[in-house]
Amino acid sequence: MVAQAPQTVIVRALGGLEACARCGARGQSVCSAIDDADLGKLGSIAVTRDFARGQSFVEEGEPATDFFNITQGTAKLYKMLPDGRQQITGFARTGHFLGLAASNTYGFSAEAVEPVRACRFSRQRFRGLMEEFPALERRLLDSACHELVIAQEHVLLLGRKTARERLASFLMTQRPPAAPCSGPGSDAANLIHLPMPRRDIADYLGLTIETISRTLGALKADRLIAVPNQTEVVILDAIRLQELAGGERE
Amino acid sequence: MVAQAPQTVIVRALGGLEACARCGARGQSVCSAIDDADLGKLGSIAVTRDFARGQSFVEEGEPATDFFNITQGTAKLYKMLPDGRQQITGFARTGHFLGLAASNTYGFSAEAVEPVRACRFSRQRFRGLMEEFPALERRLLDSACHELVIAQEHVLLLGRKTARERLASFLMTQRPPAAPCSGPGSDAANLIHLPMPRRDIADYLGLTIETISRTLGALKADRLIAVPNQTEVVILDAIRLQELAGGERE
DNA sequence: CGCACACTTGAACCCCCTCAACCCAAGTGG
DNA sequence: CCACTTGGGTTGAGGGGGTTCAAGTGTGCG
Repeated sequence: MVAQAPQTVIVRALGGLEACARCGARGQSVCSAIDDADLGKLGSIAVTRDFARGQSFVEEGEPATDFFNITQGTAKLYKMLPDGRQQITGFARTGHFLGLAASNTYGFSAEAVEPVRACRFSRQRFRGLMEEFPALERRLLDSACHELVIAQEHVLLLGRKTARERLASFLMTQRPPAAPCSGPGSDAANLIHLPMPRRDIADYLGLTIETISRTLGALKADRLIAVPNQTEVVILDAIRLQELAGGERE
Repeated sequence: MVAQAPQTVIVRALGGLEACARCGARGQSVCSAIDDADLGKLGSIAVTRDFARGQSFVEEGEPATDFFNITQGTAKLYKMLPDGRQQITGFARTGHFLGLAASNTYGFSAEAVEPVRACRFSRQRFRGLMEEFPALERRLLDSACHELVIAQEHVLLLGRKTARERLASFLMTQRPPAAPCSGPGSDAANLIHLPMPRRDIADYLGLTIETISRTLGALKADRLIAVPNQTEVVILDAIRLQELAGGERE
C-alpha cells in the first residue's frame, strides 16, 4: 500500500500551465526535453506532492501506477528481504526521475529521508506524452542508461571494495555538484551534507552502523576528512580520498 | 584497446538482407521491434562477428563506438579495480543488447566465456535507425529498464545476502527459460549448464572460488542440488532453493 | 606419462558483525 | 528547573563468515 499524504498536503493541481515553467528542477530533469511552448501539456498531467521525512511513496511489489520526479529534498530507494534486511539501491535527489520498472509492479520502495517535493505523473498519461514528444523518450533512455552505469558502479563497490573504500566512494559521490562560478579549489565542493542517518548510509554501503561510525573515525584520524557534526563531513584531502575510493592499494 | 578478431573471422557483411530474417535470436532481442519489411535496413548496418572463449570485445574506458547484440554463446560483463580485483556485473546471453553507456566511453568490459557470435552495430548508424523506427527506441528503453531491475537485484544480493543465499539466487537465475511445450514439473528446468569457470561465478557473487566450491558442497550435502560434473548443476529441491535465494531465514 | 589447469579441501587468520554499554542532544512533563 | 525518556551515534569486547594461504585431487591433452 502506498502511503497517502493527507488531502491537505496536495499542493496544487492548479496552475499546470505555469508550475512547470517556474520549476527550479526543470533544468536537471527529463522535463527539459519539452520546450516552453508545450510545457503546459506536461503541467496538465503533473500533480505536485509533498512528503514528510519517513513517509514512503513507492512500495515494492505494488502496482506501478505512477512516475515521480523529485523537485526538492532526498529520498532513499530500497529493497528488503523478508526478515527485514534492507538494501538501499540509491538516493534520489532533485531532478531524479523515479518509477521505471520492467513489470507492472514497482521493483523497489521509496521513502523521504528529508522533506521531499515531487511531481507525480500517471504512467499511462506520461506514456501518451512520450508518443507525442520523442525527445522525452530519448531523454528517458539517457536517464535509464545513466542509472544503469551508477548501478554497476554500486555493484563493484558492494562486491569488491573494503569498508574504507566504500565510505570514501560514498563521500566522493555525495559531493555537491560543482557550481559553474566557483573555482577548482573551492571549499564548497568539499563540504558534504548528509541528510540521511547512519543506518541509511550503512544500508547503502552493505555495512552496519557501527562500521560506518568506526570507519568515519578512522578516516578522520588519518586526516582525510573532518566531521564537524553528525550531518556534515569536510573533505580535507580529496586526492587521497579519491585514490582510496578508486581502490588503489595504499 | 578492444581486442580485434583476425580478419578471417569476420563471418559476413554479406547477406544483410537475409541474415536478420534468419536470425534465431531475433525473437529474444530488441531487433524484433522492426518488422519483416524493414529488416533489410537493420541487416545493412549489422556486422556479424565471432569471438573465441577468453576474447574480449568491449574494454572499459575505451570510446564507445558500437552496440552489440549477442546471438549465440555467453559473455561476461565486468569492471576492474587498479589492483586487479574484478567484479562481474552480469552474464550476457542470446538476445542481450550491449553497449548502452552514459558517456562516450564504455563503463564496463565484455569477454566471451564460451564461443560468442554477436551482431555489431555502429552507434551512429544505430541511432539513425532509432529515429526512423520509434518502436526500436521504445524497445531499447524497455531493455534498459529490465537491466536496471536486474542490477538492483544484484545490489541487494551483494549488499545483504549470505554466500549460501547468493549461490542459491545465482542458480535460480541461471535456470534455462521455461520451454512452452514442457510441463511445470519438467526436469529440463532443473538442469543448469554453467559455461563459466568458478572464478567468474565468484567474481559475479562477490566471493572467492574457495567459498563457491565449499558452498556448492554444502548445498549438495543438504540435498538441495546435485553436481554431476564441473559445468552442470541439478536442482533437487527448487522450492527450498527459491526460499533460500529469497532470503528466508531457516 | 607428465604437465597444465581447474577445482577441492584444510587450517589459520582477519575484517566486519553482533551484542552491549555508554554518550549526548532533544523533547516532555511535573 | 530538573528528572526522565527517547533516539541517534559512538565505543568496546568477542565471535563468526568468508578470506587467505597452502596442499591435495582430479581431468584433459600433448
